[in-house]
Amino acid sequence: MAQTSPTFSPLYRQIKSLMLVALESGEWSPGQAIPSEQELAARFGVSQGTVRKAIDEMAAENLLVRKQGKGTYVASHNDPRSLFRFLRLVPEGEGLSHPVSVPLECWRAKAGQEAARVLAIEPGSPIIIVRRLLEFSAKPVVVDEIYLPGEVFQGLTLEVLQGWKGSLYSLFETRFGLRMIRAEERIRAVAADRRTAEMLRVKEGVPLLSVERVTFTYGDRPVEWRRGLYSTDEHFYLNELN
Amino acid sequence: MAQTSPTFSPLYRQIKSLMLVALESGEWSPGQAIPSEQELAARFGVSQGTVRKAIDEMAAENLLVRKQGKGTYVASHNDPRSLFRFLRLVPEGEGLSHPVSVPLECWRAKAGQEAARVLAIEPGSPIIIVRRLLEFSAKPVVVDEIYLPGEVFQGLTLEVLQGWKGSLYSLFETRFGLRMIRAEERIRAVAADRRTAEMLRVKEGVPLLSVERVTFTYGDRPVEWRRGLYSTDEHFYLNELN
DNA sequence: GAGTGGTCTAGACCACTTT
DNA sequence: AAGTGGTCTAGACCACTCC
Repeated sequence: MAQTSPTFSPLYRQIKSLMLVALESGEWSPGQAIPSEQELAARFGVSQGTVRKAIDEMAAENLLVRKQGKGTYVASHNDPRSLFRFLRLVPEGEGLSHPVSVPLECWRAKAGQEAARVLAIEPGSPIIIVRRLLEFSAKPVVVDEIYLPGEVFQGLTLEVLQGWKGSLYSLFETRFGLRMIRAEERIRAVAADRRTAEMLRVKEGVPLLSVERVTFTYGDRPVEWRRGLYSTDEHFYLNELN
Repeated sequence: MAQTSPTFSPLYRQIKSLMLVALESGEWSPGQAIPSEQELAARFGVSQGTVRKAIDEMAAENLLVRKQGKGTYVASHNDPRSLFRFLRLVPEGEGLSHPVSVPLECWRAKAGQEAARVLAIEPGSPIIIVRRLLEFSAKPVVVDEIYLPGEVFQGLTLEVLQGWKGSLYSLFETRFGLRMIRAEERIRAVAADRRTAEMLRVKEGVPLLSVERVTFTYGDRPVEWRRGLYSTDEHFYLNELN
């Protein structure tokens, strides 16, 4: 008897929830330092160790970044270290050239059945579609088609995209206040169609990686759906299994 | 002044090292429980909290598995939960059929330049090559060619492979005492050659995923090199980015 | 009830950064 | 010197499993 309460949640997880609220609400914003562990302990009325455990988990999820002697910071896609967190494409040689995004098109449309399902919005809702190229050392390697909910990305135009120096996610974060937390990728092999082949400067029918990605922000809310076609003659997709 | 010692290593990491030795030496073997935190604390002369932190890290690395109320166990590939830890292939539908390994060939050879480099052995050393099929619901989906250092896998034959019900890694662990810890996969898109096409029952030239994997055991020692060709018409490679 | 891992606290001290 | 995160300890109590 004396059954366990099925809703038991340790204190540090409740603290974590409160801290997540502070993140989602924008009280703490990307790149900024959050209050010190001592301050948080006082604010929440718990010991420092309990705050610490909450931060530990959030750091493990790449939401926060600890810096000894300085403080704890909200992770940001502006940080160059997080550039390759979502892009797993690596050049064959040892060269570590970093990719350049070349926006090609950006237009409005209405969500079809599939886009609506993936983005968890109503069919027919406004969406924005972006087509762009990713180049490594001036060589086109990826063609991306990106579907975004229009609701969230109001004011996104080709000019905005072209004017931005940096990664897409860093633009989304800075300009639209949307932080990408995690993503799922579904990878298949497909043959290059004519138009894609031209853009990637390969022959039609050449095998390409098809990488379909759904990206989530706080609360596991999907906010991006993209499909990339990767040319893998001079690059490969690197995955670490732990 | 009073510079920091550049070799500073916290106590819990030293404990972790000692525990890694116990794992590598086979003192604690896969599937078995390790001593309780109290016992370990006494054995190493530290507090329980310090042992705990060491175990925390090892659990995060999938070396140990905690079970509240029971104890802490050495992770094992015999555990069904770790089956999909390295195999990221998922059927298109929601069906969660589990794959069946069909060994086709197994022969001895001498390591060429590339195999030697990848496996960190001398060129010309004995290696074992295995070819096998992976089937989902009786449908062939993957052809694998697997290179193993002969030194370690003495006694591995086609009969042994065929007689084993379970995953390859579970065989390696049980029969050869080799636990696979982590792996790196390099993924490309390629066209099916004639023989592969026949085995996968697809047309020659169809795009396939080429998944090249190097697998490591304790101490980051490479002990397997394999190349898989994946048919992605009814399955896809799923990757979670965090 | 006994044993295990899991949580929480309070305090001391160390390592690192900044002023 | 002051402030931050990082380590280590000792003890109390909780949740879970097994006998």
